[in-house]
Amino acid sequence: MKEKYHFEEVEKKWQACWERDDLFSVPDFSDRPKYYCLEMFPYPSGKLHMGHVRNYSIGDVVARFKTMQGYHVLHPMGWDAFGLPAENAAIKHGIHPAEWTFENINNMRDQLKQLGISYDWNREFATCHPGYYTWTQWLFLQLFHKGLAYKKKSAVNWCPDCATVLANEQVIGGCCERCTAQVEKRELAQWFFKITDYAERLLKDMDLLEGWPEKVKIMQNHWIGRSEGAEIDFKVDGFNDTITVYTTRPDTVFGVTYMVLAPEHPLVEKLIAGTERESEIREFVRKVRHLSEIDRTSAEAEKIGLPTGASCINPLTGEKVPILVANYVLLEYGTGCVMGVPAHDQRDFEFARKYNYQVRVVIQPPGPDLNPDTMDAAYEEEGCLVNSGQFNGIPNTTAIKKITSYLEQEALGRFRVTYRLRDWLISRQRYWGAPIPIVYCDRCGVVPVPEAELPVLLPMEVEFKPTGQSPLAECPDFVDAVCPGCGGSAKRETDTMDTFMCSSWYYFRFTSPREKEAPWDKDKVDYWLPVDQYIGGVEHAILHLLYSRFFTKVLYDLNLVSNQEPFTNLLTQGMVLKDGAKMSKSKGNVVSPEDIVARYGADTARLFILFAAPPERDLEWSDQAVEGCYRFLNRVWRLVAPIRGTLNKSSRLPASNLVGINREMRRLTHKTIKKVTEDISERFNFNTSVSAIMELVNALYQYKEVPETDREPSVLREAIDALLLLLAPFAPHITEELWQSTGHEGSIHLQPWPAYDPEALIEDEVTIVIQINSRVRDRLLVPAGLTVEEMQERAMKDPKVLKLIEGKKIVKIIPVPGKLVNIVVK
RNA sequence: GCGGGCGUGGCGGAACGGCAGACGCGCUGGACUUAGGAUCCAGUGGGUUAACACCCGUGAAGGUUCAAGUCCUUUCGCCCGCACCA
Repeated sequence: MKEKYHFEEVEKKWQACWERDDLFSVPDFSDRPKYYCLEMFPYPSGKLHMGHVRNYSIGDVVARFKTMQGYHVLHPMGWDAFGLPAENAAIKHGIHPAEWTFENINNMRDQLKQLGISYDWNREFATCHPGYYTWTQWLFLQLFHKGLAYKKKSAVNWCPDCATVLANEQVIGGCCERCTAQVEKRELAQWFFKITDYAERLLKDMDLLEGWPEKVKIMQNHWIGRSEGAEIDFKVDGFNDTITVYTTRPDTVFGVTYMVLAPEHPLVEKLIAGTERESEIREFVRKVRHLSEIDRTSAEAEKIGLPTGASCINPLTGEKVPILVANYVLLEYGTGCVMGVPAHDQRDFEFARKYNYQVRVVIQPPGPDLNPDTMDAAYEEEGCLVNSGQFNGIPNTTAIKKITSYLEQEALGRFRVTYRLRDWLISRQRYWGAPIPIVYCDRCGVVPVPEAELPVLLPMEVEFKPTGQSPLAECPDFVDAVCPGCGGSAKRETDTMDTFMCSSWYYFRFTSPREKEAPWDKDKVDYWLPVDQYIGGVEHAILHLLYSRFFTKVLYDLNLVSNQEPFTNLLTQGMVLKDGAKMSKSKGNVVSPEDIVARYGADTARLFILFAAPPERDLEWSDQAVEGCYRFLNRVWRLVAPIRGTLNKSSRLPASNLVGINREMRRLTHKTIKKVTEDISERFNFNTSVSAIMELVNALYQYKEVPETDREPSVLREAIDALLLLLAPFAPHITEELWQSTGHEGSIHLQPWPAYDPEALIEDEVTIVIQINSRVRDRLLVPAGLTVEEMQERAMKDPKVLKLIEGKKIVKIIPVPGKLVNIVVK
């Protein structure tokens, strides 16, 4: 071993050694308690970025810590390997998506190994491998057979740049989640998963997710968007039709002065056919439908409404109300129409003032009466009903239920719960994804591919052109199929599945990655799941995490898994920033993990990232602080290396035999063990763990200066051992090297986590603070364990205190055991 | 507009309601050196002071408390998510 810290040698040596010994491979079962630690697997874009390094460093500390604590830890890694970038690379550079993907995987695997992350690489898989996507397709079939996968023609989100459709969850502020192009609406027949069937359970079971950040739960809650209200039927005057409107305010139904349909509402065409407004409205509808989602739904967009000329009958008043068509009404939400109550809804109020519709007050606040002619805003607060027939005088909160019950009784309406969540669109008009295992037969219709015929393999010889159709459609060998039903000729579905489908079940597959007969071995899944700790970026708060929860519930219902939620604890790590902004090529503020590892080594890179901020918070990159971590590791090396041969074999020595500096040193060792253990296990505060370890090192430098005759060798030995063990999850290479060079057998990463001795923590003397009127006036070194009376007594004898309180009246004395005495005087 | 988070030295960040600023970076001084951008030691929130000391300090303003960065109310700024949801 060298006297100088050469991280390149040390890291290479141990990485090779761990790999040779298969140190991190995990048996399927064990008697020890299990712990499944998982970081979100990456898309193989080519290189790791700092966000990855942060994610995987955090996960590695958790995995190594839990292993040392005696858990049987599953810590796997794989590749979310289907996706658009591979296909775009094919179009741009003429390289096959498969080749591009596997090259990237090889690169990134090397990088992960260079970081020394303790993955069980035997469990690695890529979702684009037939061995995996066979089961993605199999799972699609299970959903299909359960009636949870269906094909429907509807207006869907279309990204012109990616030339494919997107799920609602992938549209961010009207733009494509991947390429930020403005999303358009297109009328297409697409496959959906009925996630809405699970809306209530997805919502309710969030109560089970105690280990999730509140923020993520709130976001999912909002995304699901449950609302309670009523459906009310309005007969259309002169037609045989009924408009069913959804409202959360049935208490205001007597105040309806108009009714608005979405432009796409099926009734619109019928109502205007043959009327003088026909062409005008048709033109309006056409225009609105061609607007992008962002123009259509932005709150700033002007609200435009046109009367259809038709009217409907308010079921409670018998009154005729005009029916309009307006751009702000969405077909997808509720029933695709809105009742206009200008007096009690701000949006309706503004709309009515603009178009001169009547404002009718039906809820009166306490105090002066509202005057519909002079009101300048809607009254949306509570009050009592007026102008509402038999319901007059009832508080509106009670009226909501009463009126709905009445409507239900008269068969004019009913209670109804509505969700904002829509079904999950999974079709993608792209090549590089798992083919949807469906064929279309002229005789038999939509036919699922039999399980025995899986996988439906992706053909390798394909033309890549961004046409808006799946490249598979241009591939006759793929398209032409035999119908499994009648044996006649049929056509294959050429769309592939959303890659979020691949990532919705991968955490099950890690338990039995090579299983050939099923997606997983149920015993193994039941043993390992749920994931005890899941770690990843908050950007997946809705997409991936909601889909995964949905999948887990479906699989639970199919009796394929035994857990209802996939992830018990979730840690959402913050972003890595440079100069206050997210690292990005366009800003030119990217720091490459490769460069950092080459310059300082993996241990330094990991240590910095864990030390610079707590994991949930954003982390500001600092080259100088990285340097500081590098210096610290050098400091550890220089502390341990020179004395490695002189360390006493035994670290056993009872605390009671120790006095003075030796006793102090041992106390700090055990205090540090306690602090680091608690900071990691109770709150994942790795930054304060590291700082505690730094303090221990600083103290050891002092201790080393003590003349050898005054030092107790076993205290030094124990402190050095503890230091290395505590630091091992953070900086696995240097600690392994120093561990073995200080005479230990076996890997440090298989050692038990150190325990602190409560006896060693006991202090003989403590400093107590003396306050007068809450201001610190003196500090006293007193024997530990004084009673409050004794503390008080000492405080009152303190000459400084006596001087300061002289001539004043003591109002009160507040002693805090072992800490302070506050004397309140006047 | 709604929801969430964050405001603490020059910087990243610590502080069960009980000594604000641990630890690290940076800076200053010293030691060792031919040299130091290596290493070691010491200092480092602001102000008054020759010094002992004292005063002021956690975005701002109030409040609760013997005691508030921490709890409550109001307010300002920044970041993130959702946004015509009927």
